[in-house]
Amino acid sequence: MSTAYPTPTRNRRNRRAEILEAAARLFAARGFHGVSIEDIGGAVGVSGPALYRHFSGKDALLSEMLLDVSSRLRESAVAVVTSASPGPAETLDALLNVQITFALEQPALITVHDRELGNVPEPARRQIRRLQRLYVEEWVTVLAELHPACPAARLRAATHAVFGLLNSTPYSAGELPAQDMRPLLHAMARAAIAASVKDH
Amino acid sequence: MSTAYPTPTRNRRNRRAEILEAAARLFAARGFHGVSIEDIGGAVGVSGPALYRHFSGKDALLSEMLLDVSSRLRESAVAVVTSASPGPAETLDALLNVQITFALEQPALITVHDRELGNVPEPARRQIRRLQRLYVEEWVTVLAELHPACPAARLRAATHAVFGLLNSTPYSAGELPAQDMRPLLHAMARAAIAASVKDH
DNA sequence: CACGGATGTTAGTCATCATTAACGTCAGCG
DNA sequence: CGCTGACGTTAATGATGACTAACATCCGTG
Repeated sequence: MSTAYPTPTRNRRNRRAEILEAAARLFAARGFHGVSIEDIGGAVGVSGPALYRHFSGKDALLSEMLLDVSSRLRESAVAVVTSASPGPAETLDALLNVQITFALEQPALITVHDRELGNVPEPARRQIRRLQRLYVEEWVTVLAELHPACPAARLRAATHAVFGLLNSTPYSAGELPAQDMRPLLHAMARAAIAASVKDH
Repeated sequence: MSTAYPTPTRNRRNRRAEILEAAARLFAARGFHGVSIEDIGGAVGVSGPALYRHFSGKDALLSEMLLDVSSRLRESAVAVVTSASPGPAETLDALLNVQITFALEQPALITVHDRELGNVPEPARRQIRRLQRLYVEEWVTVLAELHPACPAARLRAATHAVFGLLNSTPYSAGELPAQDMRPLLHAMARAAIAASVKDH
């Protein structure tokens, strides 16, 4: 058995992730500019400028955070869409589950993701926008398969509205246990989508 | 006919409102702490500390903004609910119209309203929370009338989700003309609500 | 066991920013 | 006409905050 260190290299490798998590929580609560480097450091038990050992700056921290979220969402969606499934309706259900799981399990990340894009500096911003767009397009493609007569603009608007519905979770946290929340959100989103393509 | 001033007392009285509007736009785009007093002043053509002639400080500006929004929403809801109407279903439609109109016509205010409460200092914050709670309760009351068997917690969660759906408008701005957006949002919200109380 | 790299620490440094001070302008009114 | 109050303006002032510098620690490794 290995040495009984307080927490050997484990802690070291986790430090970056730990910082990202704490920062996400803080950014979600107070906004990017409302949180100081000191606050973030303090939240993980180190103090202030220690962050610069892990990130090149506050901006880079935010960029990496959003880039990571949007990639993960995008990848999950691609995985769902490319995996064999009975039909588009089931694919849509799977997409819904991806987004719902994310929203319920990472409320802070989701919140930051759709609020702070404006504070990401330019090289990364374009990339994040691209990933977000691709994610939306996965949804629109599936919806178009289900409702070929519906104009794409309408499907896009409906998709955004559904994201709004699902991402509202952070606000109603505590209202309802997560295990009731999940099917509730699923049902509401499903119905909203069905209504959005009525008469098309 | 009155004197042809550049804009006499008119401008004076509008200055406050003008500042509030500009600030709302800026806060929505960059977040409370991402906007400086100078920015706000600049946006209305005066520069910097001129704001202190109209507001006691940046915090007070935000407080008044959110207080105003939440009162207006609350008042509109009360007006809708107390006015004679054929039945709860029509009342719900009217509530939906209130929220949709607000979201489509004042996207910046709506955005700030559900993001920046955390930056409001304590005396006002409680008041705003109270108004928001009362607003939600108007919805829950109407929904409970429509679906007496559904637990209030579920109705509350559904209400928040619907707000999320309707308030997503600012993000999908431009996707669809407002005149298409309105019925789309209405239909989606209606359907989502119906689904939320299924089996209750 | 000395060395180097990874990680932290504390004490600057330099901007930015909210807020205040001191000082015009000007309209209306006695 | 000269006062007063509403509104603005441009310099402080004082904090706060991002980022850098200079200086430990400590682990793994040659």
